[in-house]
Amino acid sequence: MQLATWNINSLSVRLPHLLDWLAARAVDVVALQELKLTDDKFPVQALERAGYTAAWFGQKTYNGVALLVRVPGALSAVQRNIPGFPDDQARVMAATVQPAPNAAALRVIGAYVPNGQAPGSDKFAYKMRWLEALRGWVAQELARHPRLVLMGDFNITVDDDDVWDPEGLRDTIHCTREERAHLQALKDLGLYDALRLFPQPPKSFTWWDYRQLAFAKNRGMRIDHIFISDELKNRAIACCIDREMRKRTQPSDHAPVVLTLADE
DNA sequence: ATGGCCATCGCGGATGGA
Repeated sequence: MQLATWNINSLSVRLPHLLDWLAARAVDVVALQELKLTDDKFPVQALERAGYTAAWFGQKTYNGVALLVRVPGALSAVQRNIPGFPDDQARVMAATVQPAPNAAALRVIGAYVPNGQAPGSDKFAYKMRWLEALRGWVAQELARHPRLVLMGDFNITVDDDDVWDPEGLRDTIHCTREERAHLQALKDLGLYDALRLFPQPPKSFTWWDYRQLAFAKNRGMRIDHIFISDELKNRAIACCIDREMRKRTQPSDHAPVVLTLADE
C-alpha cells in the first residue's frame, strides 16, 4: 500500500492535478496541505467519484488540511487541531485509517507546520510553540498507536543535504538549528524519516520557488516529510518524491512524497 | 538588484508563502 503527502497550494486551483494524480498513482492514503478553502467548498463529490473517502479541516484563504483514503478503506476517530493547544489556524488533523477491510489500522497525522517567515519574528515564535505542542501530542498518539505515520509540510529541512545552497541559506528560515532541533525531537520519540531509509538521488527536494526557474535548475529544499513509527519502518519498502506533478502547467510549488509499505 | 512567482481577496495592490 502507498501513503503520500502533498502540499497542493489551493485545492480549488489544483483539483484537476490532484484527480489526475490519484487516477495515475492510486495511492491508498493521502495527506493534503494548504487547501485554502472553507469546509463548505471541499470537493467531496469529485473525490468520491475518484474513489476516495475524505475528512477535511478547512480555513478561508490560508492553511487547511485533509486526509483521503481509497475506498473500500475508512477513516475514523478524526481529530482536528492539537488537543489542548488553541489555534485559529487549520493546520493539522489525525485519523485512524483502515486501508482495507482486513488490514491493520494505521494512525495518520497530516500536518502543515507554520512557515515561520524569519528567525526572530512573531511568526517564528508561533512556529516554535506550535512544534512544541505537536511533539507533546504525537508522543501521546504514539503511545496509543504503535502503527503511526506523521506526514506533511514541515517547513523545515532535516540537514544541509535538504538544501540546494546550504552555505547561502545558512540559518535562514527552514534551515535554522532551532527548527532542525524540533524535527530531531520528533524523531527522538521513535519516528523514522521514511525517505532517508532508502537511497535517493543527490539533491532530492520537495519544494522549489516559483521564481527564477528554480525547478528547472533544481534549486529547492526538502521540507515535506513522512515520519513513521518502528512498526511501520519494518514494512517500508520504498519512498520517493514524485516530481511529475511539478512539471505540469500551473503546478503546486511542492511535489508529493510517496511511501510504499509491504502488505501484511 | 530593494526583484523576479503564485494564490487570495476582489478589482488594486497588499499579504503570505518559502
